[in-house]
Amino acid sequence: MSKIAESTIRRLSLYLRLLEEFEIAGEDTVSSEALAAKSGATSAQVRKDLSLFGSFGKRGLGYPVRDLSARIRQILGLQRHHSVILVGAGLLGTALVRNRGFTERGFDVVGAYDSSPTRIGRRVNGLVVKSDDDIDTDLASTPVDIAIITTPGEVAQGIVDRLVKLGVRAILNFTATKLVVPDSVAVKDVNMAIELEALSFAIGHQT
Amino acid sequence: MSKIAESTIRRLSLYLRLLEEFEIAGEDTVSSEALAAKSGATSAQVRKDLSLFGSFGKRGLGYPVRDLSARIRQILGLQRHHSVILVGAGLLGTALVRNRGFTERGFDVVGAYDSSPTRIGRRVNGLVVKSDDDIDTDLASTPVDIAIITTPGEVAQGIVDRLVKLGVRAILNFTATKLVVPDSVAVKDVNMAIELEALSFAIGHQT
DNA sequence: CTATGTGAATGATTTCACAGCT
DNA sequence: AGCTGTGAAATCATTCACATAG
Repeated sequence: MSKIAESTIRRLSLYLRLLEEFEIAGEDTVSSEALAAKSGATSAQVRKDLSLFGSFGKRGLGYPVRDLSARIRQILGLQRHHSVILVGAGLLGTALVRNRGFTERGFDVVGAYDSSPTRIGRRVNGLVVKSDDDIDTDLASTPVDIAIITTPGEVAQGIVDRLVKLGVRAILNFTATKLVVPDSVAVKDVNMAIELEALSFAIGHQT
Repeated sequence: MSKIAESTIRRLSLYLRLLEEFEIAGEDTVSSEALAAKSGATSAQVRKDLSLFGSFGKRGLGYPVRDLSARIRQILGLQRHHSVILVGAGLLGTALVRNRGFTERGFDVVGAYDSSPTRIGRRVNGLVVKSDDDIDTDLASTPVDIAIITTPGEVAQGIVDRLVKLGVRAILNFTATKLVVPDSVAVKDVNMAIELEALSFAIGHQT
């Protein structure tokens, strides 16, 4: 189980959501063809993605919905919960963290931090926003897995350096800054500007 | 200028932001090496990306910062402004649209819509939130380029079908639903759940 | 007969390495 | 001498097509 492509992982996450829908719809088994149709992939792609981790299907029948989603959850590491902190409790950050589904999917938001006195002390989703300065002592006593960064870009790298020292293992970066971290820390960027500019390019090249 | 990879476009968008920083820093020229360092790409990658659109550099010197950013802006179609509407004026949608930078980069938010009476009539960033029902008449008289969808997933496809009929050319989809649109419409998905689950996988596979 | 699992083939993207300007 | 521009090579990802299992 050596080298798994990022794109495969992202599709697994998608399949998982579709499997949950199939399960709710009362389906017991599902074919690669059916998963493909709903996910935008091809059936060969679905089968290859899944076969990288074992063979879960029954030939002539398809994949058992329940078992397969359990297995994907396991592959993605979703049986265990993950602790998450929010750094930057502005509009975007609080909107993100307020989302239902979040906790439902095993991502537990255990802290929210901001540097602005006007935001410190506010309640977000049952949490009191604390000062950035509290991060060090808080995480020193209770390490967290994931940090969501929605600060201004200029301060992001400084904060991330501290988080890395404090043992944070993954970062979801909503700033436009490219973060520098050691290989042992995973980073995913979500960048509105890039998405919009990619759409702009697409518009200019449409028939 | 036939087949340009999506990944190339996303990097161009990144380079553009870096070039703007170099310009502010007063640099006249920049090497592919310098762009590579700040963008996380390799210098060969930077040169290949740029060479797909022409040759802008001077051998032995590098790329002229001003000219190159102008050219990238042109490639991405950013000389023209794009009109944008927001559909779904909840916390996330309003947070997104409130962002500075947005208008700065030529994406003009010209309308915000929601189905909930509690949100209709509110002001967001100088715009009054209107009813979803107004979309048809509004866009029939004034077409828009891009729609940002932050509605609940269940209603997204229905709205998108209407938007497509009304001539919307690109969609930025924040719901977890996979949207079905004709080839003539571009869609980019931004999906928190996928990002978090990809991070979860990465955490499980770290040294 | 149906749908999986998978090598082999194809296609796409990235990296190499160097000739050619300035 | 320094750095671009680019074919050629290497790597990575997707699709094909079919043998195999239920």
